[in-house]
Amino acid sequence: MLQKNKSEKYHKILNSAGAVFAEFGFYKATISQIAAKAGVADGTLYLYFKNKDDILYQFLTFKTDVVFEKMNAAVAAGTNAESKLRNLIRCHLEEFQNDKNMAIIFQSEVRYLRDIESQIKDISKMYLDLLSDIIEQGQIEGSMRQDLFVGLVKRFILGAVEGVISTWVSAQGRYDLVSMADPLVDLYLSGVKGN
Amino acid sequence: MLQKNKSEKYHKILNSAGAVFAEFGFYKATISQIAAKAGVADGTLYLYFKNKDDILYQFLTFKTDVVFEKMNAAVAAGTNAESKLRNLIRCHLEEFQNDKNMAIIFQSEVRYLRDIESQIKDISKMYLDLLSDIIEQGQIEGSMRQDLFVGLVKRFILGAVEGVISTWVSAQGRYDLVSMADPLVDLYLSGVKGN
DNA sequence: CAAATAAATGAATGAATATTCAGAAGATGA
DNA sequence: TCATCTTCTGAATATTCATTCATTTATTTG
Repeated sequence: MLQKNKSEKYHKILNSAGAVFAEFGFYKATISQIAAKAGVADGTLYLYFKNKDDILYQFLTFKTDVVFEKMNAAVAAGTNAESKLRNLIRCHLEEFQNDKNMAIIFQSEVRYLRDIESQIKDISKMYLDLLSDIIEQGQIEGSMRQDLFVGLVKRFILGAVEGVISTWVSAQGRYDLVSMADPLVDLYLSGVKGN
Repeated sequence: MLQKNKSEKYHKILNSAGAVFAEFGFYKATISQIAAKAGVADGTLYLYFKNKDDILYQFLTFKTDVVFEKMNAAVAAGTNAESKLRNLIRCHLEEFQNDKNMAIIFQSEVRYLRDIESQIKDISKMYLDLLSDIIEQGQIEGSMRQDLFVGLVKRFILGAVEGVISTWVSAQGRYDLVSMADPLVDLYLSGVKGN
């Protein structure tokens, strides 16, 4: 029987799945690997999850919820557009640095999941909406240019963070990701042009 | 017998594979689908390719070579750092707009490239090297800030282009991607800050 | 401490599909 | 026209796993 309350075992399995998906990728990961890592029998997974797809789906949903709550709080804590942006980027890098499996899965599997992608609360969508608000506020404040095409700017910002995270993942997380936050925001704000 | 010369049939199969991989993703795509689209029998694919992995590998290698040659030419045609950057970004967007299957595959099969085909000529690596050169030249010229951390800036630039392409792919390529080139370069150079 | 209920097990099942290969079809050339 | 070589075919094979379910183990309850 499918459990509704999120027991300890449920989270144990989710966590193990995260590790296995991150290491092998969704398609190469097997139920047996996940079960073994969680210390349960293969069949047990089906007491907690509908099927293999559902494990990934729930992993993503769970992580998305947690991360998003933090991001929202980080943005809310900022006073002006610039500090909101700075807080958002730092929070983003912190969360991904602290959960490398999640970082890998978001970075390399999510794009792939066209079928799942549509059902899932799209982290990109929510993130982009946060960015829109910040940019619009910046334009009202006068701290950001009036002639910005918001639809482009928000993709520009998210793309760049993802690129930085992606590099960090490729480098096996050997350096401090969060220290990239301020230089990155600086690039968003001022660009690369000399004066 | 595995053919060495790249016959017409070889390219027919590669092309069909591109379409099928783009539509279904590598793992869900089947040999039968590719063979059907190419108008040959399943077994025929194995006369031209070692296995399914090899089809993807060769698709990527082939596309990488073609695109990269054009990118190099585009950069070489620029006179200063800014025009080189502008040419590179425009070329990038043009090539991806003109080959949507390639765009989708490059964008969503990244995971597979990184793990399994690490021997592949990595388009990212080559691209990042191009960017490094441009930025360093800009610093010498004085058209780009001296205090830039090149390792970050190049990821920043590539990430942002990829993000913009990714959005375009999600939107089923309904708008003109190339028209994003100049506004994008403008963001790289000047950032979003108001004056 | 039974009896009843719930949770967990893991071997067996079945479906999917990548790959092979014996033979058919086509091309070449004398 | 026959012989030889090349190319192609697609049904048969083999493997890999996700999923199921009859059985066992653990927990609750009266």
